[in-house]
Amino acid sequence: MRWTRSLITTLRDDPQEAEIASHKLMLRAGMLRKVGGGLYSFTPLGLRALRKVEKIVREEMDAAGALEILLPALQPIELWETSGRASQMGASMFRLKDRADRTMVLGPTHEEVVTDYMLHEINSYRQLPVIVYQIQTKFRDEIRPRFGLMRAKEFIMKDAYSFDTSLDAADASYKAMYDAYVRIFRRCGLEAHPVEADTGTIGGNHSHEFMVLAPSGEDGILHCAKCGYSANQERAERRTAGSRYTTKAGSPEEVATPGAHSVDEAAASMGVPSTQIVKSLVYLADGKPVLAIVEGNTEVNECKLRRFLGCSILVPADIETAEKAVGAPFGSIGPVGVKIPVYADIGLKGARDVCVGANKDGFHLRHVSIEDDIKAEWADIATVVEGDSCPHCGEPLSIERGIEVGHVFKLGTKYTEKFKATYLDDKGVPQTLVMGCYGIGVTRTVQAVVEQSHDDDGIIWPASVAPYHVDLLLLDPNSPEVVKAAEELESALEAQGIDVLLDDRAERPGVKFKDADLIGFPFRVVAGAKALAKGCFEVRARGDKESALMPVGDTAAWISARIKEKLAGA
RNA sequence: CGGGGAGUAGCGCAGUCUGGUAGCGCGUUUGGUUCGGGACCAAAAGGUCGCGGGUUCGAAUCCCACCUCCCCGACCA
Repeated sequence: MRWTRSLITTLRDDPQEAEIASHKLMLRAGMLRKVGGGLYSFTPLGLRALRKVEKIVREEMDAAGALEILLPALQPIELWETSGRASQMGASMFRLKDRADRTMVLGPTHEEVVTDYMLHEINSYRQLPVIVYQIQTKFRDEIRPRFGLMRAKEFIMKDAYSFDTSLDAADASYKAMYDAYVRIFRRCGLEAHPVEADTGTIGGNHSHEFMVLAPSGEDGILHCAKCGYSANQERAERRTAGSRYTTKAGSPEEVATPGAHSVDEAAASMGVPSTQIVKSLVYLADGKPVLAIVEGNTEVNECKLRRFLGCSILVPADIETAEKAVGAPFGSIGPVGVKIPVYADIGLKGARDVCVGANKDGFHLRHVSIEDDIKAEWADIATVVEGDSCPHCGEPLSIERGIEVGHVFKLGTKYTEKFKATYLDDKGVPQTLVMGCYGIGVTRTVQAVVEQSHDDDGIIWPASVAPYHVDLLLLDPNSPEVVKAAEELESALEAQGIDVLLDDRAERPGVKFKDADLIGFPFRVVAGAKALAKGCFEVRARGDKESALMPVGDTAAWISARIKEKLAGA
């Protein structure tokens, strides 16, 4: 491909809209163009990288025995009513009406459609297990699209679904997908770490996310250097010795704390550390009020609380609802004597001398014992932070930021029960299918590669996802000898399956060098009259400081060997 | 949805306070000189100043409403 025919336009300045490196670089390198908030066009250059990631995903899915299918993005709402997710996905699902006034949905994911498909397709245990996958556009009406492809309203996802006869059998499918994911991300040149994760609105009982470590990542990941425990902050657990206020100091007594509503205000007003204050928060679990209590210096983790309660929607109660549920003014709510269920974080275990809201404006209670004075159920519901103890080995946990590029779920029978998707076992008895689902954000993966692999000059593509492997830079586009030698090299490389971009622009060398670094070709070959007079090209790998002179006749073989090494070794 | 910021040429920005019909750099086109890390000279194309009202002799600029984009947040009491 010739540069002058390729529609590649690079930008010298960072577009004002972009915040993080990968987003800036993809715009500057001319891979993406913005259409609107969370909506992007792929240019020919950008699409080449996207297609390469897709190709790797396809190869590994096929190798793992999954079958490629294609499901409609436009779906009838009825399927979502069957699963019960029509309300649960709520505002994040695009809805529209067709001409007959039927409500349709632009699929944010495809559990419903694929379960409906399998319900009709699978009759016998002899057909199982089966894994299907597709690479397709998903639509989500994100609260706030962000960072280019990282969180977009329309994006490309690989989604796979497994169907098995039993939970044990489903474990094998899960492992096959998990292992395929490890290979996919490695081949994309990504360092992606599997971590234990929350299942969110997808549901199920067990899941791992594949996280690319990057400071711009939207998720916190707790990691134990000693035993290897890794988990998303949404789900991470901790080991705790319980409260440090274990000595009973008397019976609960009211203390006037005028104007003190927050934990810090209450602590200051009563002259105690914030850890001795108990924070009380009212939530609505599927509409039912509950009270969650944690130590004053920790946060309630809504994902963990939701999972503990087994409810599908958990939201903080608004002021009015909270006051009505507890019968106390907002800002003084506490767990003593309330009529709604109370869930106490395990960090409060053994607490016999703590302070809580008195359910009376301007007052707190001190000398409260959780076990003696409150009817509460113990639960692990606090957000784990850096320095907390590993739940397995007790070592301090570290925290890093991560980009979620993949997520694998054990779903069990959550969807197949709702859809009555059954098969006949070897005794002719109907059984419910056991399901798993597995997603990779393909467009997000492309950007994650850039986020993880760049320098001040531009992108550093791994050979496996580079839009072109080689930038063949014509230093003297007007010299017939130089052009001829370059064209011969291009043909020789292309015959080896190497993607070459011939920079035939009438630009000064500096411009071409800068663009080569910005776009980030793994290799750059300079074809110029001076070197050619010595029978050589100049060859340089992206990131190397110096170029090497290489005899014209050896160049194609050397480069294609290097690239094939990288592709095989990745 | 709440808070903050911003919409002026393809990209980055000035001009807005103090109204007088639009400018700079990069990029693009043409010609010339250059030619190893984003050259120089000359000429040129390109903008209903986000949209709609209003005030005014006159609005990018003042007033009112709206739209869009970016950032922070998600009722942690």
